[in-house]
Amino acid sequence: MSNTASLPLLETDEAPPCCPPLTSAPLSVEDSVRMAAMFKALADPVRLRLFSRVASHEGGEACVCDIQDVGVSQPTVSHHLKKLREAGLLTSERRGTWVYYRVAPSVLAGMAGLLTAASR
Amino acid sequence: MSNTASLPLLETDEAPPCCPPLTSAPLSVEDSVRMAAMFKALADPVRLRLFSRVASHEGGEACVCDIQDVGVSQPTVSHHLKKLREAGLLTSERRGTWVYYRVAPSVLAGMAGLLTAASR
DNA sequence: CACCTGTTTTGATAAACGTCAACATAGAAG
DNA sequence: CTTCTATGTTGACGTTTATCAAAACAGGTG
Repeated sequence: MSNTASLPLLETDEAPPCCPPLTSAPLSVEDSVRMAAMFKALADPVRLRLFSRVASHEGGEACVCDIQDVGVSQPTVSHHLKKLREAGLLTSERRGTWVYYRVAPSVLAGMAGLLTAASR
Repeated sequence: MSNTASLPLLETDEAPPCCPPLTSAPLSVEDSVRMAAMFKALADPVRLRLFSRVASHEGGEACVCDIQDVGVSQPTVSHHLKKLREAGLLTSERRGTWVYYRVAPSVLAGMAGLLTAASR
């Protein structure tokens, strides 16, 4: 209910098969909004490092306690992880005391695909 | 002079050979700042559509007059094109009355590479 | 030169964002 | 139940951003 109803944020772990290539045709307004939201999730140094920490961690998953030394406070880390989750780039799972994050694979492939198609 | 001196924005048409892969190892602070700046350039729906218009245009280049109907005022279009230029994603060239924009290929390949490496 | 069209810059404003301190919640352990 | 650790949420604050109107700049044409 805190949503402004104009941003199609991904609520849970869902990762839609995104998106059309970049150079082939002008992007539609709808697709541009979805793609921009994904790029925006990676458009912050702290989030990029958090994502990299998770992605490069053993087994493709990491506990928050393993990656929270990125130079900002713990609430800020939690805030950024939430954003990455909402963008569909990470998924989270609580196991006992700790919460583990892992990379949502399909979305990254989609982003890479449209950028690869763009660099001919 | 309005710069806070903490953001290494690319001033002109220069496009540095960017960046290390994402999953292989935790990203350094320096690299995360550079990469975040590039993602940020694509983190806006209007900029994404402008970029797509240029990239998908015949010959890989487009006049501003060809792509300025994206739903915002013309000064705003110019502002976004400037941001894409500063991020090294587009280059501009004046030919007579019109200014033509084209895609800087190397940077996109780099971004695609680190995302592709991340989606194993 | 004056005038017109295309593009960029400037100044202002409202919204979004990153950050932290404080508080809240979840689960384990005593 | 109480306490401790791990994580998420709330509220506030300063900064950045997207946007427009207006002015400035560039180049062509009369």
